[in-house]
Amino acid sequence: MTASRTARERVRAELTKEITDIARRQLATEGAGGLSLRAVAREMGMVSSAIYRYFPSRDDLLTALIIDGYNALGAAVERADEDSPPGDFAGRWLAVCHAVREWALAHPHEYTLLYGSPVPGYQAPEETIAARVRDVAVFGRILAQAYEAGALAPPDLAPPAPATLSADAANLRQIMPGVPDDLIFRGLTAWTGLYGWVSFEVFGQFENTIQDKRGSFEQSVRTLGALLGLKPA
Amino acid sequence: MTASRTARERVRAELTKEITDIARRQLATEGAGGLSLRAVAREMGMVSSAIYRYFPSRDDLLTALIIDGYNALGAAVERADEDSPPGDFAGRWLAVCHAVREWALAHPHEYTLLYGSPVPGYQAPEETIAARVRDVAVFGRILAQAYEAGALAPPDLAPPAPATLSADAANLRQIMPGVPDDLIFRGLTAWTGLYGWVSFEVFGQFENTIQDKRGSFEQSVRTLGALLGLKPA
DNA sequence: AAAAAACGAGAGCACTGCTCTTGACGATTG
DNA sequence: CAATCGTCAAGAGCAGTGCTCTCGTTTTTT
Repeated sequence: MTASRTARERVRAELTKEITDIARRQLATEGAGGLSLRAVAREMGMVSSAIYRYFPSRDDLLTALIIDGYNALGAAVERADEDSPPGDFAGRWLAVCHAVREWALAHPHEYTLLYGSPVPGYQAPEETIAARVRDVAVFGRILAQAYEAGALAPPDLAPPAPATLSADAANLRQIMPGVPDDLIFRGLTAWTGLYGWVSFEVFGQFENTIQDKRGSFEQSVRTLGALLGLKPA
Repeated sequence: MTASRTARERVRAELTKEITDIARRQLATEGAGGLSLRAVAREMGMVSSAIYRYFPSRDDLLTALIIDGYNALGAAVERADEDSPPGDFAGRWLAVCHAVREWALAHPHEYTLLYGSPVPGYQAPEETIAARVRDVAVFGRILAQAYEAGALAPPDLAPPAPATLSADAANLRQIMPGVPDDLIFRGLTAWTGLYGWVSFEVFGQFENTIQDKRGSFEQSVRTLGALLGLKPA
């Protein structure tokens, strides 16, 4: 109904998209700190103050980019999961891990915006929180479905999760319904391990240390999968 | 010999230290991006251009802070390791993990400088690389000593490290001498898992998700320790 | 057709990193 | 001892930033 109301609204939507597109390109070359409203305006042939009609502040532009980023990453992860055989839980975990890594390497600055150090002075608003759960929801779904299918054979490891953590486990169970406490925390460990690796690689921490980054990543992520009891098909 | 040469050199060393101290304080309140040479100068009662006599550019000041940070973190980790019974390898691993987390939480912006997303436009010079190995050397030492002492009982997990990774393993063995390939990559996984967790917590990724952060961290890090075969004493 | 809202342009404020010049001080050498 | 030479703080200035305010113009709404 509001698809094409007034001409003004249409051109406004177009300009808004053009701004975010240019901003995303600038983000890719300069990084988050180098994102300049004036440069965006210059590239659009506008005067800098005009941008503020569309984004009240630089932070609002950042927020738009962050939400887009979460959605892009989430979509990539969802696609990887859907392209895998639903019953091959280990394969789904692996595919999804590679999807995260490859998206991050293809869009390093956007990944940095999502999972890197917070931009100084920027406070993530509520709106970003909704979009952020999209990728982690996929992980939770895989784990929950694998557990429900009885496809998990988690190895015996020394310390099971203590009862003091049951409140947090209950909270995390929203994402992995039906999964017992100990496995929930193994899932959390695997999840942080995955993003810890990807962040290290994107941030250049592995430079001059690891040659076969993809191979090492797969080895690490397979190990984390084994921790969850995911048996390779 | 150069301990107290001319008066000029002494006052120069003092002023240099004062600059880095103020910069570190500013870093703590504003973050890396908000580090302003002019603000430092203002706080010292100097004019901004005078700072450039001591640090040719903002990046050089950053480099000094980074090196100090690596050393501070490295020292904290070393202390935690030395305060543990040498034969209690699981305890040493746990102590060292907590040391990393606590130092990071006490100095979030410094930690961000070391392990966060790279500062845009800043290229870490060679000098920082030497200092960075200090903390990871401690992890390697614990693992190598535990292996040599025969104190490791790593659980059987599905995929051992493939031969294609042996070159990287050989490289990493410099830090963990004598450790077999598969265990080296488990160590790498545990290491990235540890820093992945700490980064998530420092960067606020666990907000509204986990209450008992310390407890969850310990659970995660114990699990990673079990992955290495570290048996609790 | 008149009132209201949205818009682009421009000037301006306070701030940044950094450069260049100027004048003063202190250490080193003739 | 005195002259010189290097080091230093200060200040002005450049190009850039985010952001605000005002001023006509254009478009939408009433």
